[in-house]
Amino acid sequence: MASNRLSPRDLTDHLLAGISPGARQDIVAGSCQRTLRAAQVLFRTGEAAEQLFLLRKGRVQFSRLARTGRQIVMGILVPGDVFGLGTILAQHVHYIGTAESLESGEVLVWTRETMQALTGRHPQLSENALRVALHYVAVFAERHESLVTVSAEQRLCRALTRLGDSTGTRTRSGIEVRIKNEQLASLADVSPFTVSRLLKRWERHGVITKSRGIVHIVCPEKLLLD
Amino acid sequence: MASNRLSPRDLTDHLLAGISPGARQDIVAGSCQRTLRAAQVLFRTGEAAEQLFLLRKGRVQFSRLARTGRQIVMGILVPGDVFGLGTILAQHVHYIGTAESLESGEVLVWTRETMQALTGRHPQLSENALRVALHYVAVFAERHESLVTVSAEQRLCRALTRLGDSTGTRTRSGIEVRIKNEQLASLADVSPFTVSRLLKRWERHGVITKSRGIVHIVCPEKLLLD
DNA sequence: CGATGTATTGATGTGGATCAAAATAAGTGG
DNA sequence: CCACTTATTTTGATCCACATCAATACATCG
Repeated sequence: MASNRLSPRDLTDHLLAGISPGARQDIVAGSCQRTLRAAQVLFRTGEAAEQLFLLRKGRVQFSRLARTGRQIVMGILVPGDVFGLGTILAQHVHYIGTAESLESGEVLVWTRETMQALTGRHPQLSENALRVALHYVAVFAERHESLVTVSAEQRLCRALTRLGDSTGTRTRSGIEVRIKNEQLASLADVSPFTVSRLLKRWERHGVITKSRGIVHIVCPEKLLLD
Repeated sequence: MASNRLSPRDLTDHLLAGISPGARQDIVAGSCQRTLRAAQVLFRTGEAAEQLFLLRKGRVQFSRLARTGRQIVMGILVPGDVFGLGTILAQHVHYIGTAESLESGEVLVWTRETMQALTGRHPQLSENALRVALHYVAVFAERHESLVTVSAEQRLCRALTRLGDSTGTRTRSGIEVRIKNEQLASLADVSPFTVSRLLKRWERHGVITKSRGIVHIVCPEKLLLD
């Protein structure tokens, strides 16, 4: 919660946590590696969950299309993140969002079939998946709380800070976040117009600098005005 | 999604699904039964998750106190529902909400310790917990989508319908839901004033009738105007 | 019957969405 | 390198759904 991480997370933090090297090898052997091009769709909302993904390189946007046609970005996934958790369940479920790569990258993919076998041999996998799922629940709960209690400005601020934490890259003059206004808007549950105006204001105050598709957080501490 | 259920759900739907009678006995034997009075707090947001609950009778409100002091109701739990899932994890986590009984009832309780042992013997438990957790994720995602795409009226409508489904009781003249405006307001993410006004309007249209703490849904089909 | 929690009702205000239009940047291909 | 297209961002004007506030009414109960 406190400070910007910015250190590449250990890829085995999530799905493979607490699993012995041997078992880990067995599990990874059951996956196949896939290379991602930019803007490639891995799966869509409502499709049967047949593949589990572990992101290794690149970024993936997890979103959902509302019946109004409006796209809701639920999160930007980064290396180490796991998605498509429904795949692990014995009964068939459906993806609750659409996953698409924002840039070129790399994923490990497991099919439902393999996962069934693997969770049989390594029950720890289920538990790890549970941890991840509960984490998502917590994230949603907080986002929801933000939405109903704080102002648009504070929400944008939090969204940007979180992004800086997870997908930001350190530069000499702060943190660079590759994100466009529209995604930011959706993540903060704010209109793109408001995003533009607020970023402009922060820029005038010297907290950030902005160019198309990129936000430089110059002064992370000034951003957090909770 | 389609019709009102109103049938008491099998208590073994969730946590104990797909588990053999023998194993089931072993698991239940590890729990202790606890009777609930009304307005009893089972745990609070932020406390260490040390107990897993399975609700057998009564209703439990799962909520969260925003820093603004405002209470956010995340859901009304009904018999069969499981909560405190973090208890199952090996590493310590914290409850993300506060659980308190709305009326007298009954729960089965497992301690962290017992759960560790039980999930070792019955890995199916982890998977079931995962299913429940993913369900919660889906519920949140939908609620969030509602919040950012549809009107207050539609949100209230959905919230009430959902409640009718889960906690409603069938009467000669429709479905009775024991809920007060303020809870309804929080569940639908709407102000209590708006709730009052909308319910009044629906009452004039003959869709519901209302008395203190109770909403009678007279005409469920008229409610759904998606 | 006070007393306390719950619900109603009307009046007022406003945060931020929406709309329309233009400006800017980034391709793309000749 | 320029003309042309397309995506992104900006800016100002307008608007409205809903919250908020204030006051009152209604239930329920000890």
